[in-house]
Amino acid sequence: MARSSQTETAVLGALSVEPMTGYALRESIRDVLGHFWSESFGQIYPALAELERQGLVRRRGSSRPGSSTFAITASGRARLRQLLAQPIQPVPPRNGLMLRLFFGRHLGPEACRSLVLEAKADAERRQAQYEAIRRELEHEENHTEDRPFRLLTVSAGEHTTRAAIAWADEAIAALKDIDAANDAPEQRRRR
Amino acid sequence: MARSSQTETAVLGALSVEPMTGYALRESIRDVLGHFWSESFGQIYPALAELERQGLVRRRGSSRPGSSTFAITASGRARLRQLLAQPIQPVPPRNGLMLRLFFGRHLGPEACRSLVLEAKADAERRQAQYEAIRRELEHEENHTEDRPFRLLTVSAGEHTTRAAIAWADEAIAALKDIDAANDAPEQRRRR
DNA sequence: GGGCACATGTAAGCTGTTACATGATTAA
DNA sequence: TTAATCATGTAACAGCTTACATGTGCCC
Repeated sequence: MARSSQTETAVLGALSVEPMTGYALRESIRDVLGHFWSESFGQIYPALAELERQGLVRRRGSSRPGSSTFAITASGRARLRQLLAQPIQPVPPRNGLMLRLFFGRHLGPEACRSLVLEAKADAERRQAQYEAIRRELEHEENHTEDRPFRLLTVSAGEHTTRAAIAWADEAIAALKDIDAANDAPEQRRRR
Repeated sequence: MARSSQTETAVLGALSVEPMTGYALRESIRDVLGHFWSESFGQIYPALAELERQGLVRRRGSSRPGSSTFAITASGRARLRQLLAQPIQPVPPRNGLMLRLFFGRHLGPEACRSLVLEAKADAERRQAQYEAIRRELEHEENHTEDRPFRLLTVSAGEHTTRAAIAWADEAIAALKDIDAANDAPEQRRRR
């Protein structure tokens, strides 16, 4: 039951929107869920096969490549609801940027600054993407039932990136102070 | 070189502050780095053994349990600097909350609301922890060289949790609207 | 007819977690 | 003397990534 079928959840969820091929599925997971979820493609086809075996999805059309799509079945929808209702599995944090900053003394303020600037640029890029998704969602006619829920996730992304940008600015200022504190004695000596 | 020695980074980093036993090391990683980094304990001892073999850490005292501590060596420090300078390995996102909200239509606004409330409570708990760490850091006399860098990571945590709380409030309001939109037609019919 | 995007899979291998095994020391 | 905590490991396994293998259909 708790068989970590997180891949199943993502696959069933994507198919709950519309039937598609395995190939389209992996693109959908990459492009649509990509901001907060990822599946390695080596998992998708096996998961799909297992779901088919359990009758949770059905292959439409011949099994010849290029002509078959996978559709979720009624029991698949039931299973999806069941999976979504299960407790969230916490992901152990692994924030490489924070690890480097925490031991930043060994790295030096300059290198830390670069890392923070990179992170800021990253956040700004994502911010632009969220805005684009929001615009798209707000003008789209399809999936109006899903829209408000999707907007929740976009909004979460926007809040997160805004916070990242604000933090980055603060961090850059702080790193300048560290630099100044290090330089000050030397400069005094030099003059 | 790129051998995913992220565990080594964390271990060397922790030992760069002060020598300690493997047991203390794992507690330190859990309690101090825990907010943004995690290591499974099954990795720490093998990593420690490998680092010892490479001369990057040295075992002080007898090898009898309870009396030996591990200390970082000069070449260990050099290795740490090298590891910290390596490019950050991006973690594939796996945000269970967002996955559930994205497909929230199948879950219903009520269940989504619970999830968001849980997330908010979580963020508030972490917020309190960050405040405590900040106070501790600002009053501590030790590790003054590390302090400004550690404060950067605390600040990142604070920004992130503040954003999470703000988003949660917004999301709860949005979910109320969804509920209202669903109820309205029924209520009209009933009256 | 050559290249590209579509399409479906498999297998090796690495990473990381969990559970287990063992024993010393200390506090109640 | 029993339980808890400190301390050090190992081994099995689950999960995931990567690279590979294979083939189709379409467009230039």
